[in-house]
Formats: sequence, structure tokens, C-alpha cells
Amino acid sequence: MSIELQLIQGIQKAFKEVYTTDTPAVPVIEQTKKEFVGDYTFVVFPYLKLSKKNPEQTAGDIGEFLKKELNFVSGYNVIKGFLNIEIGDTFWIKFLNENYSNTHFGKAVLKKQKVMVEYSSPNTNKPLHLGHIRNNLLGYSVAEILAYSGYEVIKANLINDRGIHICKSMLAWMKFGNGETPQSSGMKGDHLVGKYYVEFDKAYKSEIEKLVSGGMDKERAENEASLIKEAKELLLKWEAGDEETLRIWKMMNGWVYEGFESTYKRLGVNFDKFYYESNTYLLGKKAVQEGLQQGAFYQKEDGSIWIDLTADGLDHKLLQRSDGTSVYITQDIGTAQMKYDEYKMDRSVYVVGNEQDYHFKVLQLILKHLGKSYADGVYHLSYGMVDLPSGKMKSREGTVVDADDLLDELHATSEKITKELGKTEGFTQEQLSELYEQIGQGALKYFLLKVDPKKRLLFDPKESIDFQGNTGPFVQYTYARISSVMRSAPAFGKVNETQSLLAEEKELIYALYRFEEAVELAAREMSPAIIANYAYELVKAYNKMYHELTIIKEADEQKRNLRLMLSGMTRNVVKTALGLLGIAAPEKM
RNA sequence: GGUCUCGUAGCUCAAUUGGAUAGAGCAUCUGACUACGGAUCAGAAGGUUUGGGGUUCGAAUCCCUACGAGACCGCCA
Repeated sequence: MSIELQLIQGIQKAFKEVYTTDTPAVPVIEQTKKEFVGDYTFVVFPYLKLSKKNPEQTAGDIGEFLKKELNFVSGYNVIKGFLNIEIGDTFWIKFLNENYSNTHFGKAVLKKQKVMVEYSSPNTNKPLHLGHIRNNLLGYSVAEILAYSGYEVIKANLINDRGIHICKSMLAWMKFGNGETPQSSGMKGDHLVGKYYVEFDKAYKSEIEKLVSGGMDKERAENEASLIKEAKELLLKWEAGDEETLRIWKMMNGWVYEGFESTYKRLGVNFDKFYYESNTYLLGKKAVQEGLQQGAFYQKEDGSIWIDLTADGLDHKLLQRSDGTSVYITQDIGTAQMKYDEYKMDRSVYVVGNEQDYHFKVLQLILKHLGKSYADGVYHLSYGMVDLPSGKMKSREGTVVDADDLLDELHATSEKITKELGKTEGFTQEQLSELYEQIGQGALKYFLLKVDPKKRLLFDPKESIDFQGNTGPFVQYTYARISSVMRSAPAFGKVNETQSLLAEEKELIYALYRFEEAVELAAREMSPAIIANYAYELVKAYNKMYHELTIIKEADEQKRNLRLMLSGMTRNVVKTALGLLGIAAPEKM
């Protein structure tokens, strides 16, 4: 049982025995702030009505009770209404003796719950940019965290492989492409298709401009332009199964998949299951028909199908166009059904940007209106956009930070810094290249994941990502440093539990102890940021101890063993934490 | 127009979900290698938590209000 839980139960017992009353809610225990003596703090203010005594007396009563009741409580102090509880060194050393060699420390027991995490979910009309990287890293990391905290996790990727946007790229390629392919142009497939998406937009805009200068109003011009009409026709042909259209569609999507695959591989993200909208949208259409028959939806005279969500505080929402083609949300209804049919998961997490908050509210409501049992398990993990100093990234306008370019840049930066520091003797060329990639990606991944997912994130391409301070490379460096210590360490084992700890040792053990609750909290909040910030606290505590105390050269065997155990355990936990973030832990750097 | 986010040191972020004197990193300044890795450590400086009001033992956190930033409300995805 965790120390917090024992303290909570002890406090409940204290109220029962000292004040003969129950606590109305579960008492809250928090970590004691650094400037005060103690490890855990209980705030008594909310309980004064129960104790009928002043804050100091109440805290004193409970402190005294806990000290007698729990053998690991070595003392306490009271400041105003704050009871600071001190945990004895014996407890901490025992904890270290028991866990120092456990490479799975912090891994929770199986919860017997299945959760699907859908992330990445790219459109096949443009290459990945920094915003997609945030999505990919978040999704991967959240999935890893959930798995470590005991859930059975399925990583899913829903490819948006159909729709009007794809038709735009296809049309532009058919009109202006002259048969260009990734092979003939030497371009990565996703970049090539993205190029035609931009070309479409350019040509479309200039056509609108012409129509407007010819006296047409803008809105009408947007609908009347021949290019958009052709694109819409192409979509209809696609839905009708036109052979030539499908052939080009398959070919161009194939180019994109190859491009994506290499980026996924490079980033180290993976998936258990791929879904394709082209396979699910018909199911969605079917669900729409069923909803229509059930009376959950209604049809207008022009044939379009809608749901009335005004009773839920929202608006009317279109589910199928008057021409019979499906819209974005239609396929989401189908995909949700397909996912559930296959996996029967307890929860279904969608890692999607907060610009789609409304969309997911609507989706969940639609599923409820359709009477789907799995509607309540739908959870939109809504994350903030990555903004540039100039504002939002826009693929069509070319103001994006391209994923592949950025990874190359960080690789180069990491190479430069590593060479300056000159600590890589004995590395082969291949190992060096791998190391630069690991460090560059460590910097990027940590940079993106240390921020609360819900918050928007600012990226300034002019300011390079740091490699010092609260960064990925700093955590990686500490890992490499400990690895170096362990390589030259003598054999060691458990120590006497009655010795006393120095402040630096104690702080480090306390940090290690908190890993379990960091994992639990990160899983509950679905926030890798909690793991990143934890890892930073941990390595800071280690570096401090490393600097203040000798380890291998310590003459006292008990002390030396203690510090070696601390080093070994820190190394394990750092590696695990980095792993949960998708960051590599190099042995040397 | 309606709905929803957000506003913390010059910059990028924390703050155990209502607790103590709001903490880190970067940048700036100062100090520490004949130590097991200096991508490190120690220190200085930097704040009316956007302004104003309220709720209570206690507010960056909850409520109201003003200002500022952003997103969504498409027969786009």
C-alpha cells in the first residue's frame, strides 16, 4: 500500500478515535513544500468544525496520533494549520533496497480495460508538418503511458484518404502534372501530392479573381469556378466507382503512404490498426439511413439529411449532402461503429486538435441519439495548435514548418553540438549518425511534450530548440552520465536500513518514489507533460547529488552502495520515463 | 452576431486541481573542473499572476465584469 494511502487511512482513524467522528470526504495529502521540514502535508483548516479546536491543536492531535500509529512516521511539525509529516530514513532505504534493480518500477497491474487511442489520422493531400508531429508524439506517448499504467491499448490511425480535398490534388495533377511521379521528380511522395494541392489552390484563386473582376460577386464565383466544379464532379465519379478515377486515386495515395511511412518510422511511432475512410464512409451512410428511419434524423426537401441538436444547446447539423455524398462527420459515425464492432473497447480516445471541439461534441451526441452503447466511452483528447509567431500554420499558403525539414535541421544541430563537445571517441560513423538523430529528436520531442497538451504551443523557427536546461538532451545526458558511472562501478548490493540519509540522497529517493504517482496522474490526465516534468525533477535531483557527493570513490562501503543503488535506480526510471515519451536513452553522448 | 478556450518574470513553461513566501529553464550578471562526463552544479537579478469587483480561514485556480489573443459555429476536412 502506498504511503499516501496509509497516511489517509491513518488520518481517518485519528478523527474517529480522537474526535469520535468520521471525515466527510477523503482527506487530501500533498507533498511538503521544499522550504519546510517534512515529506507530506495535511491541511487541517477544512476540518476544524469536526475537531472543534483551533488549527494548531488539531494538527498537533493528528500528528501525535500518526506518529504513534504508523511506524514509518518519524516526526511532525505544525505551522498554522499545516501538519508536516516526516517519514523516517529507514522507510526510504527499505524502499530503495526493494526497488533499485527493478527495471519495470512504476508499471501498474493490469486494469482489465481496453482503450483505443486514435492519433495521427492524416489527410492524404499534404505532407506532415509540425502540428502533425505534436499530434503523433502526443498520441504515441499517451498510448504508452496508458499501457504502462495497466490498460490494454490499441493504437489506431484513421487515414483520411477520400473527399473533396483529395480530388483537388488529383485534378491539379491531371491538369498540370504531365505524368510527374516521385521517381521522375525525386520528391518524397507526400510532398509531391502536397505540391499539387497547393497548385490547385493557386489556380482556383486566380480563377475566382478573374470572375470577380468580371463583375461576379465573390461567393458565387467560389461556387461557379470551373475548377471547383470539376473537383466536385471528380468526387461524384469517385463515389460512383469510376475506374480511371480510382486508378489515379490509388496511385497518388500510394505515393503519400510511402512518404508517411518513412516519417513515422523516423519518428518511432507505430500503429496496431489502420482505418481508411474510404472503407468506413459507406458504413456511416448506412448509419445515417438507420437514424433517419428511427426518427433520430430528418430529411429536407432537397434530399439532404440533418440532425436537430438544438435541444442539446447546439445547432442543426448536416449529415449527408443533397447530392447524396457524405460529409466529414458521416464517416466518423461509420468508423466509430467499425472500431467498436472489432474491439469492444471500454474507451475510445481521439487525439485531435481543439479546433474540432465542436465536431466531437456533435459526434458524441449523434452516437447517443442513435442509441449507441459506446457513445459514453468516446473521449476527445483535445490539444492546442502549434502556432508560429506569425500565427497559424496553413498548408495552402505555404506557412508551415515541414516535419522532414525540421527533423533534418535538428539532426544537424545535434551533430554540431556533439562535435564541439567532443565526447564521442570510438563511435563508428553509423553510431554517430544514430546518436545525432536520437539527440535531435530528444530535443524536439521533449520540447513538444513538456507543455500541457491542452495549451497552444508557440514555435519560433528563428530560435532553435534548446539543448540545455529543461530539455530532452539534458535528461538524456544525465542518463549517459549515470551509465558511465555504472560502467566503472564495483559490485554492490543492499545496505543497512538503519543508517541515516544526507539531504541530497533523501531528495533523490523521494523523487524516485514519486514516479508511480506521476505515471498514474499522467494516465488519468492523458498528459505526457507530467512525465516530462517529472523526469526533469528527477534528473535535477540526481545531478545535484552527483555534484555534492562522491559515489564510486566514497570510502564508506554502506554509503557507496547506497549511492550506487540510487544511481542504478535513477538510470532505470529515467530510461522508462524517456521511453514513455518516445525518446531514446543513449549510453554515451 | 452566438458558443468555447486562453491571458503567470523580457522569452518558453510549472504550480500536486482551493493551500504556506507563485517555481523552473532560456537570455543577463557572478562563482565552481589535478573529482565518477561542465549538454553539469551553486548564486544574483527578474512578479500588483492583464485591469477591476466578489465568494472564504485561504484565490493564479471558482463567480461577475472590462480589455486583449485565438478557435469554432460551412452541402470544407
